[in-house]
Amino acid sequence: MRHLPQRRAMMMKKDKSNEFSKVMTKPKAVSLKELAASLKLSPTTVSLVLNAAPTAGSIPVGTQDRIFEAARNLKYRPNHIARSLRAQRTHTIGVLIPEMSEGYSATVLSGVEEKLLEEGYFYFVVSHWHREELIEHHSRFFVERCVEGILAVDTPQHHQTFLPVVSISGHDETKGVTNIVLNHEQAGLLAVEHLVKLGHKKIAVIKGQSFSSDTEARWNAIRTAAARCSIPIKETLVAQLVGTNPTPEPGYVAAKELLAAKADFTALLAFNDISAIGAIRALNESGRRVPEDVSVIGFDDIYAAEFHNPSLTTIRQPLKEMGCLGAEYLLKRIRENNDDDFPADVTVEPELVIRQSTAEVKN
Amino acid sequence: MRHLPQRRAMMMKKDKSNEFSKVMTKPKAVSLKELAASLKLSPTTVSLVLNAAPTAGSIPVGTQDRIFEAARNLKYRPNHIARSLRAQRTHTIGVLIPEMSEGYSATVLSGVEEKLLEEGYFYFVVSHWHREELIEHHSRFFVERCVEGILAVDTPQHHQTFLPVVSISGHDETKGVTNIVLNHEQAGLLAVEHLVKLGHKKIAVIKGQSFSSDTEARWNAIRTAAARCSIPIKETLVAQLVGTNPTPEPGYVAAKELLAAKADFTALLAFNDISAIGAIRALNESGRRVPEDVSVIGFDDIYAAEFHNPSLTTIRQPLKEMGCLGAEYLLKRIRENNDDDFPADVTVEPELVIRQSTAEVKN
DNA sequence: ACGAATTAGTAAATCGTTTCACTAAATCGT
DNA sequence: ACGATTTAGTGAAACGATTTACTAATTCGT
Repeated sequence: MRHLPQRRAMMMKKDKSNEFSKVMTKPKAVSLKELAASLKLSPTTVSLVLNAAPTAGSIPVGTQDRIFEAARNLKYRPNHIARSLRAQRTHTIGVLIPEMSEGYSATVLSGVEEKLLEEGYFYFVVSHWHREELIEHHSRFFVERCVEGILAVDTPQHHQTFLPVVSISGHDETKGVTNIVLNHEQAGLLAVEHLVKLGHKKIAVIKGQSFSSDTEARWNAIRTAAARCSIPIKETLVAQLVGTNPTPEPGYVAAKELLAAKADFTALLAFNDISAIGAIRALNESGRRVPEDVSVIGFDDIYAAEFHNPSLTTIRQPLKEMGCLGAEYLLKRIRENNDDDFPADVTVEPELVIRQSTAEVKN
Repeated sequence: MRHLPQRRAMMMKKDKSNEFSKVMTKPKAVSLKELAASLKLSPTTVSLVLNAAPTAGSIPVGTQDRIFEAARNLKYRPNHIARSLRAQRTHTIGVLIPEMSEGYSATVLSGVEEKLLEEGYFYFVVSHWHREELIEHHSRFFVERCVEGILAVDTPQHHQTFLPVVSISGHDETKGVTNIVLNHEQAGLLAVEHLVKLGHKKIAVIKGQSFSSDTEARWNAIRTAAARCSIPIKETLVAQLVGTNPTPEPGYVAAKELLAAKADFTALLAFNDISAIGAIRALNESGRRVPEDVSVIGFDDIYAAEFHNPSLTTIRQPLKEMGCLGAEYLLKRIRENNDDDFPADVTVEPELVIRQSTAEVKN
């Protein structure tokens, strides 16, 4: 047995070259056909067993075990593309958002993701930057890629497809679309009543960008609430966010405008937390302290709100929950496949979160 | 002809029911076969023409026009699933992130999205919440769904697949993986030098969470830079972020620890902007003003940094660019399909952004 | 011991597209 | 006018899984 060491060396060499070729030749995933061939069974049988089809009851346990073991050994994973084609189901949905770069979309998405993964769905996200043609373009691509439904986040009137659509903060009148919306009346009321209780009478408002789908509803709610509290909002105390910059900058600009107009106010209702932060910056620069001189209230309760300085009093929107709900209703519609009997609106409730940016009016 | 009206009524009824059934039966996308049938041509011809295959040169222009027109009229869109199966290319990549809910991932993703859409790619995102088993699980699903590559954002050692992988801020030694990394030495140097120039000698540091892949590199860079400036960092002036909470809260806690230990420092280097914001909150609560009593410097330059109060001096990471680069290199590897000749590291440069949270040391 | 039922599978069609290998008819060159 | 080329297409086989409709062999009931 003098050549035993040599044989070992040869085996080692062989092993090594195997490893090498494994790295080089891309070990291509093994297909059902190959798996079946290695078992000397038909693809049918293997498929039936692996999918625990009712028919598989007639396959003896021994064979089943062999199949499972081989599948494990060869690391067989069914090709989802092929399966999708055959079953005409992709387990994929498309999500449209205005842009990726801020707290709002990201928080909604985290809810969407949670629910979808739970149910074995994946999703594509695309941003449309508020450009109508991109919304259309992306919707077409979604159809091409056979998504089973579309979730539109803060995305106004999109063209109708034959796919189920659920809209989050969409305010979409298109029929066939389920809307997940905040109870805006209540939100406006919470905000205005909070300020009024603190003694504020001169309240300024920063409206949202004209393209933002929540803008109108929030503004109406605020006006209604103010009227109900007998503190009508003066025209001169209203500014509006302009531009698509997803930073606090538009809020900063809007507050500057308010200040430049020598407007006299003790409280400011900003469209959202981002713009509230910008507005606070502008107020500070003009020598006004928050909340001592001006109370500021935001909307949304993004992560930054709590840790801003001063921390933001805000009307909390359950953004993550809205994402969850959106995904949930979309999946429900996909599953039930009924295009008639579903809610047109699902309303979620806002919550007043009192922090440091609001205080009692002076004197 | 007494029954003519009746016939009209019948026709109308028929039309209506057609419309109705159009609504009801989901007007299912038209397939290539149907399109071809409507033109009395074979699917082959139609496919060749629509894809502008070289062979299509022999098809007369008139026929080509007919095909294009019919495709437009019937709103034909090729089924991407079928195409993927046939071509063995999905034009899809998988992106792994720690979580969706904060500025870091979202900003990187916006860069990724931009580059990918440009090239006709879509992507799946999934969060792993720093859980090893989820990383593995999701990678497997990516393979199942035939993504052409994986982009791992701030995601440490993942199991090897036969897919191309590019890692952003991954610090991954796995060979075969391209890393997009910040020049950490330079980043550390910029931060420490900035503080030293302002006269600071007693510098505290908040290290990142142990699971975060940048933690070690950043910490080493800071120590090296401090040593080079002859301002070694004292053990007692080092705290570490704990927990997976993606808010400023861990930074708040870490700063509280530093304060509780009666540590004496005039400057604080926080792991990132988020934790800097939390730390500032803690400092303020203990009666220390930023920057008058303590200078604070963050890392990243997320959107919130500029508009925080005080605005944050920070070491800017070009996050969006890193996302772009990651996508770019991944696509390059997918296209060139060579598993050997690609860079192991692509380095991007940090930038010192001086704002209001740092100032000269007092007296 | 005979037909019925069960067991252990398999063959082939299908999902929608692409593509290789053809063909029949028309046109061209000489 | 004859073969060669061009024109205008078509047929069928993939891609990888699922599923319907089979079959051959065995076992069961009586």
